[in-house]
Amino acid sequence: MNDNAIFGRRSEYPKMNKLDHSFYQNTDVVAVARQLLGKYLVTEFDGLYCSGLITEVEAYRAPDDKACHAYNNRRTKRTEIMFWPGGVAYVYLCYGIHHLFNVVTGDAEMAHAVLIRAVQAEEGLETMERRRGMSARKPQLSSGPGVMSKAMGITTDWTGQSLVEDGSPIWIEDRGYELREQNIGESTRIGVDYAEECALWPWRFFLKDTKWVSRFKPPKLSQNSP
DNA sequence: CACGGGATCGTCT
DNA sequence: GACGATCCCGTGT
Repeated sequence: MNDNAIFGRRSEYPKMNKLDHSFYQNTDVVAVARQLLGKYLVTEFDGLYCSGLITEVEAYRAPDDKACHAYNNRRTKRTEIMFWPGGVAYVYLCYGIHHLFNVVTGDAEMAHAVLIRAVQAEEGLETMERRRGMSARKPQLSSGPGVMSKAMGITTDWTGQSLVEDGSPIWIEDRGYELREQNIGESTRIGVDYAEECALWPWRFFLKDTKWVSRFKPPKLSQNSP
C-alpha cells in the first residue's frame, strides 16, 4: 500500500523490517503509539498469512492513567502481562465477546501498552473475509479493536505471546514508508468515560484521509468537565 | 444519521 | 454480582 495521500517518500529501510525489542522498550508509550501508525501488523499461524496497515491506536499508561487496566500499578492475573518488558501481546476479553489486542511497551515493571484499534487490510484478504463473514473491501472488516482482532485471528489465547522472537505467530513490520506528520490525527480515547480527567487526554492517534478507522465518540463526563 | 438496547463471559469486588 | 478500552441491529427522523 503506497498511497501518496498518506505516505511521504519511501525511506532507506530494508523492506519487511520486523520491529525488535529496542522499538518496544521505548519508555514513552505515547511516542510509541504514534510510531506504530503506518507500520504493518502481521499474523501467520495454521498456514494462514494476513497483514494490515495500522491506522488507529490508543496509548495506555500506568500508574497515572485512570483508563489503564494497571492504573495505580494494580497487579492482577490479567494485568500482570503489562508489567513484562515491552514486545509482548496483551489480549483481553471485552464485553464477553471481543478480543482486544495491545502491544506491551517500556521496561519491565512499566505497565504501558498500545491498543491497536484498526488496520487497513492488505494481504490475506480471503482469510479475513472468511473470519468476518463480509467483504474485505468494506472498512468495517477491521476498523474497530474487536473486529480488527477477529479479522486477524487474534484471541486471548495469545496474551503474553512475544512479538519479536523467531517464529512468533504475530509481529509488526516497518515496510519503509514514512508518514507525514500532517496526516496524523489525534483525539481523546474511545469508551473510557469512567476515567475522569484522564478521559480527556488526547491519546488516540489515527491516519487522516482514510475510511479505515473506527467512528469517534466524544467522552461524556458525568461532571467536572473543563 | 442518531440513538438505544442486547449479546455474553472473564475478571475483580 | 456488576461491569466493561465493543459491535450490530432495530427504530425513528
